[in-house]
Amino acid sequence: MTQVADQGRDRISRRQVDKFEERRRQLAASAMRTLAELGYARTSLRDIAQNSEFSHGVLHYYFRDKAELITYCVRQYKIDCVTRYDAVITTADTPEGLADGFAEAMAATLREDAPMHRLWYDLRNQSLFEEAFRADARDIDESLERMVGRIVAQYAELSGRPAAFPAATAYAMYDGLFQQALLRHFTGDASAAATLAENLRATLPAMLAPKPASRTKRS
Amino acid sequence: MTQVADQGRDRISRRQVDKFEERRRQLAASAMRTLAELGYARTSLRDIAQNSEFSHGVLHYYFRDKAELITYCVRQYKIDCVTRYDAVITTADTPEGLADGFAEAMAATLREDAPMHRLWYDLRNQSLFEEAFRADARDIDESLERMVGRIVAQYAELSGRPAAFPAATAYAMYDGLFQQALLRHFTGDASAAATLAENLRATLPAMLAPKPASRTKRS
DNA sequence: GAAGAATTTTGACAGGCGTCCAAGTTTTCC
DNA sequence: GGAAAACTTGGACGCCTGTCAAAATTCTTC
Repeated sequence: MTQVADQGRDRISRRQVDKFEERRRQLAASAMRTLAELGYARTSLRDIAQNSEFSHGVLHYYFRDKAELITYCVRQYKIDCVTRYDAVITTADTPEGLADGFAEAMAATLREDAPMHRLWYDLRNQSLFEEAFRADARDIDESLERMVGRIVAQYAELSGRPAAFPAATAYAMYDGLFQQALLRHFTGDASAAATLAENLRATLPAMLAPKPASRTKRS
Repeated sequence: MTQVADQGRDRISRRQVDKFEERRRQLAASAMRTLAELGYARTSLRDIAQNSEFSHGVLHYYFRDKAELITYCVRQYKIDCVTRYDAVITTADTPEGLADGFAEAMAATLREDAPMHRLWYDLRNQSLFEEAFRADARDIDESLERMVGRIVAQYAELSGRPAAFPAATAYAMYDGLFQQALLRHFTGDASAAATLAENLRATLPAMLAPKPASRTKRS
């Protein structure tokens, strides 16, 4: 019997569950490597299996079908992604320090994880055509939005000025900046990451409400 | 003999050439309808032919292969796209009027051409995996960037303040706003277009250099 | 209206796809 | 150590893909 169909049954030892889940993660990791390299449209289950140490049949033992595998991959990606920037926020104690940390963290992940990011955008776009991916993509987008929201809020706090836009707006704009940088990165522009960092530093001040008129009321 | 291979030969009457080009456009239009509906990954040449009034074999009479057909489609898309916003610029004579016109034009095309836009993002993303599409995608991106640049420049002119960021930066941010709105639109958010317009109006002032200190030097 | 060119249809091809399954191999448990 | 469960393999299935070419049709031109 395939274990996929037995997920809800009574007696599975903890070791079994752990091993099952571990193998799912392992296969999902192979899938992500392959997807990041070939893109959604060109990646077959056989490609994925060939990039793992298993044969192609095993994929249907751990995942009901291709959609479930890819959905699982997207969820894994999220877990990695969200926790990546939080260190930056707590460390910085000046607006400029925060801007630098944010800008450098983004530039670094562009340089190091570019194939992964193009996969994310590929899958998010697939969600526009395939209902099945929509909820997960939205979920990841929302957690990225919260992350940007925390950055901007902290930047506002350190600057002593309120944020000018909601988190969703700020996230959309920074996502756009990142995506353009990714496009340039893949066209061979070696300075794409540096330009991205520069853009982030330059635009953060514009995320805050304009400075009050120079004649201050009090204090 | 296929005419595709004969493009460069000596004696083709103008009518022949026109008819040949016209049929290419016609087939490309069918292809775009189909691609906008199914997405790149799920669209086959037979799907495209079925959405036209021809059989699937004819596609290879007018296009060398699938890549050439899709490249042709992308180029057609560009022609439609770029000339769409220029009316807005010349009409407006106040910053607010320009912002309104820009915001409403973007919101309108989101409402009316949403499937086309998701196709554009799909193909631009494919260009991250398939070298063949990269140049065309970059080309379109650049002309969109120039369009946004003209909008911001005119907005700056009408406001009497200089633009704060290069056109590429502004375009990236507005592209991000549009893409997020598109995502929301397809998740069934009926207010996506209105929110987009609101965001555009709210963020345009942030594209200009901060107001000078209240004590002006002269004039 | 017939000859010839241009266009379109139709069917075939080789190969890849997701999925499934029967047969093996390994692990677990008493 | 042997029975049962879990896991893995590799092949088979039906379907779909892009491409191609020969036949059928339509259009041009004299």
